[in-house]
Amino acid sequence: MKKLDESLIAPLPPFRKLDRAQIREILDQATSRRHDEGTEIFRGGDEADRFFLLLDGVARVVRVLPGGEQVIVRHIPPGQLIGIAPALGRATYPATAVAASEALTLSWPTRLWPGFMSRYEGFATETWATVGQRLDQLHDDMAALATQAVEQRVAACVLRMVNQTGRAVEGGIEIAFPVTRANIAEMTGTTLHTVSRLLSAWEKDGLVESRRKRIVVTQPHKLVLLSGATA
Amino acid sequence: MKKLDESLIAPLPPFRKLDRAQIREILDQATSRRHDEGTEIFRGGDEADRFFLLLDGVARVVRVLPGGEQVIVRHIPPGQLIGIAPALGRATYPATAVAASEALTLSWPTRLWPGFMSRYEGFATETWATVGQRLDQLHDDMAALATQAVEQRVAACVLRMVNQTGRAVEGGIEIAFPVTRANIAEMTGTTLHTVSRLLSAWEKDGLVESRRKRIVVTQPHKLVLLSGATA
DNA sequence: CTCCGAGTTTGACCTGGCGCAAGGTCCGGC
DNA sequence: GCCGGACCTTGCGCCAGGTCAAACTCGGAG
Repeated sequence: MKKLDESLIAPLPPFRKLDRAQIREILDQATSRRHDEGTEIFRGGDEADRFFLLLDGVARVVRVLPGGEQVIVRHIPPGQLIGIAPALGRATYPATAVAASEALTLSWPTRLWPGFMSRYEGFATETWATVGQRLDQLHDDMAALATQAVEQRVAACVLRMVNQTGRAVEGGIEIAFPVTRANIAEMTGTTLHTVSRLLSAWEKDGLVESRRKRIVVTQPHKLVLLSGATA
Repeated sequence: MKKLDESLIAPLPPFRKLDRAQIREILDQATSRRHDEGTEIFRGGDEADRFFLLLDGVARVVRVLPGGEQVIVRHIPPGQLIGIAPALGRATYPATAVAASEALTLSWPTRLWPGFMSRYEGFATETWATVGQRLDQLHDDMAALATQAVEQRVAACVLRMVNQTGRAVEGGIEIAFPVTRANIAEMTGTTLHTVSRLLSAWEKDGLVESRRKRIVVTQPHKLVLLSGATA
């Protein structure tokens, strides 16, 4: 493994307050790994023996229900920790993480976690802030699932992906990783058929453009209206 | 305020590992308060200046959506901490907590939180474990909302309340706090009409008995089957 | 005891969006 | 360049469950 550059992680929230020596120390204990699109980073139910930092790419967190149905719980943008099950007192990963695009991770053995929490200033705080945000978003998602119509949920879902990972592209903003209709269906609790129909309708109205696995939002503002945000 | 009894909180998870002196210290800083059924313990959006321990009763955590719709996020059984927003790095409560039955709380000013985390062994760990469980349950709820039919969701919801707070009563197990059809609807993302129809049907089949605001489950096993748990 | 409002029940109707089915299109591999 | 699989689109029928409307019942206040 070649030497990792400190600048990779120094500016990220969990490590923001650390000095060079500490960063170096952390990096020296890390294992880096590349994940091809679609491969598992870790699998729900497995022993949670490592925790990860997503350096590049997007991770998709998936729950597989007893019935075999899949639900996409969330997407993780680069720079965040994932697989922090040990922090929450559990021995196994509660969900599976899949690389939604080619991804790069650092990871450390779980036994180092307590040390990170206590040794590194700001690490704990930032981590809990992240968990808090996730809780918050989960609540929003639940509320949306419970009360909003399918079209609003899909619109909100697309907008969220754009906000988290969108990049400017000629004619609009593109979601920076491959997304299929089926994926959106698994996020919004609907079927790929319905998602396809909605996207077609939106495309006809000039709100989005989409080729296979790619979505470009051309009229974000109009989508926001559709998503049911209160004026 | 009369002197609080140490035995009230000594056995609870967050304080389990503390000695009498520490318990005493914690109690001396606490404010105790009674909440009538239906009154707010704290309100979402307010400055999170205190955190609470629910000593007795059940708290209902509610999100009010911009549209005015309500969603009941979860119920908190006695013995748990609530309003721990400060721990997650937020300045305001993200949701409202209402006493679902007459309730008794202890509370402390937010500024004491960091001290609790660092001074008291096991407090941090137990807290994170609790947060982990809530995350986990939220994921399950989302998955259920996204994939299960209404009847299964309502069955699962009733069962969960029974498991968390049920008490034996002649002829079955009763949910230990008042629940209306509308409440169940707000938990399961449906309407009070549909919930009413379901409960009527179940009552006809002898699975439950319900009078106004009270539900007694007489055949838990059959309800479990309805809830779609995999055999 | 009576009144009143919150909670519940039930019926009739209507529709969003799911299931099914059949094709179309793009892309990567050989 | 061709083939095959993965992904996307679209039409049609149907029904779970939402909406609207109306009446009933319980239990507490006075």
